[in-house]
Amino acid sequence: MELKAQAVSILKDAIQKIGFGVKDSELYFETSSHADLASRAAFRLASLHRQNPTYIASRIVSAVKIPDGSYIEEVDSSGPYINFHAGRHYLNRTIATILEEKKKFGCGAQKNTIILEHTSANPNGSLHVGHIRNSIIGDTLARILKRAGYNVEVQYYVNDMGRQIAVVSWACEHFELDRSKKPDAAIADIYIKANTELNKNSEYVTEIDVLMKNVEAGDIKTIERFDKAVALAIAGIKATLLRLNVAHDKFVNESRFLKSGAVKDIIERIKATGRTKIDNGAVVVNLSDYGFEKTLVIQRSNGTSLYTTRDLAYHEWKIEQADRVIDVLGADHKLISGQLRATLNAIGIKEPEIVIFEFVSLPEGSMSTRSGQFISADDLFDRVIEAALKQVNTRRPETSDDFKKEVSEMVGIGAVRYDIVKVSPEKSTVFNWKAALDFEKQGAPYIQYSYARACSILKKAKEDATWEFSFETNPSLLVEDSEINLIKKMAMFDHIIYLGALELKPHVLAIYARELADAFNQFYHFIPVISAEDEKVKAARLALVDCARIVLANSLDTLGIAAPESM
RNA sequence: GGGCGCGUGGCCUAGCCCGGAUAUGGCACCAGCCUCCUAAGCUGUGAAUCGGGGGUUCAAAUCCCUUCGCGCCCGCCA
Repeated sequence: MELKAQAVSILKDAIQKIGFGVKDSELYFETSSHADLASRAAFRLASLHRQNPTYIASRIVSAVKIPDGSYIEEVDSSGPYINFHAGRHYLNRTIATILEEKKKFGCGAQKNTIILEHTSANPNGSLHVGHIRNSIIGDTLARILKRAGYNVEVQYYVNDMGRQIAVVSWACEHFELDRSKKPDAAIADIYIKANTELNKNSEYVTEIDVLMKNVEAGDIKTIERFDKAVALAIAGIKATLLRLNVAHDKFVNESRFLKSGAVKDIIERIKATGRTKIDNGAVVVNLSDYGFEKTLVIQRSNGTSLYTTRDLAYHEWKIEQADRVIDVLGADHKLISGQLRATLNAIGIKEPEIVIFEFVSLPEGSMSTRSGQFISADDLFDRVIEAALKQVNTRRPETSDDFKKEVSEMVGIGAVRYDIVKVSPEKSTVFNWKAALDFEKQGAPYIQYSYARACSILKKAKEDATWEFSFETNPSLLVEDSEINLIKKMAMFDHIIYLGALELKPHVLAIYARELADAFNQFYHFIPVISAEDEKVKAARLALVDCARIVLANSLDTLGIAAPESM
């Protein structure tokens, strides 16, 4: 990050010196295999001033003045490109900073407050592999934002009074809950049964309507029944999320906004904008000036509120407590979240930032809790951990059962998290058991393995009685290609965090972590550390290994993936 | 029918917002590497009409138009 800031300043000075003006956004910096940082500014200036870009680039380069102590060692041009090369000072500073900051390396300055909502699956059953894409993207995003310096509170919005919950509550009255099962799975079973009954018998549907009316009217008995069903499902969902290493700071019930009068209040304010009309007894909002053909229903003809209405109140409540509000939502929420934003805007409330991810489907079609067509997250975890255990058994047969269990959980869950977070959210995916259970690829285990290797070297070095740790580390002795590549890759960590936080794209960190592991594995292969010929070189390399261990650990931590010291 | 997203070697995928140096990486395939810090590793080979067609530009995977395929949405569900 600091490297880029210095390059920007050097380039701007040089461009000014040759008599051109340029905005920061016109410097066109990019990473390149030809340099540590490259600029395409000459192309821009060429079209602006009708001159040959190569000529401009060479003029800029000859006007470049590198200040003393700069991270940049050399600036040259290659055709129209202006290439910046980092120097020794940059490499040494990187090593020193990592050793000094350790876990804090890559953290940004203190920033403002964010409330981030993710998962928020209806408590009508278990989390399935579609939901956990939401959880993993949301949780990773929260971790990235925290490292970037934001104060992040993570929330789960609990639908505790919608139609689907009424169905669950109804199901609890009509079917026996299987107490031997995990509570969310037991709820899913009766929810599926109830839906089949409901489809067969329309009388039952009116029973559901009555339940919903009662809840809205504040009927204590019905509310208690709803609460009981919701609590069971949420307990199971929390347990599943815990296995995934995902935790929420707050679970916010929808019903509180009805009880508090916030829902009623917000409906009145929307009415006051003059956008509403009564359509067949229901209150609808006209958002055509925001580009929405369809009106948004905020109150049913029977007077009850909808999910959307309560969600409006929830968002107002959130933005009162934070500077930014971020929601991670599935692609099915695209339209409704756009309408929600428009409505909030219409009544002068700051809109949330929405992160949309596309669907995970099964080879036989899309997943559905209602029809029972889904692969539960717990099933996936069980099978993936089992597959990991097989691997540990063949690779480390000499280790204890506890070790094997611990490592297979770290590897299995890590693999799930990585596989999901590595692909950009806008890509829809098809779940595939074979791919999910396959560890023979550059996924989480690859990164974890690199970390374990680094730990192993450091452990061996410490065990070596003849070796003194008192040697001063001189990073200038790290001159091999693979050493320099590794240092440069580590130096980019803060920029990756910044980028991920700026664009709200967690997959950039996943890709970075794999590249970092790549750089470390290459170093590991080519450069001896413990058996290094020279004691001072050995000390410098051990410091480098320690740095790699730290940055790999920080990357894994930000990805929410466990880092095993041995595997 | 309308709206949004996606389409990159056999399979998965980066890059697209902000057009520029030989299009990223993996899986699978093939060929090497363990008397040496964990081979869940390293090195190398082959494999691509960037869905198709137009356009803008000195320059298009990237921008615009069009067309095809896939997904999602278009409920007084969430």
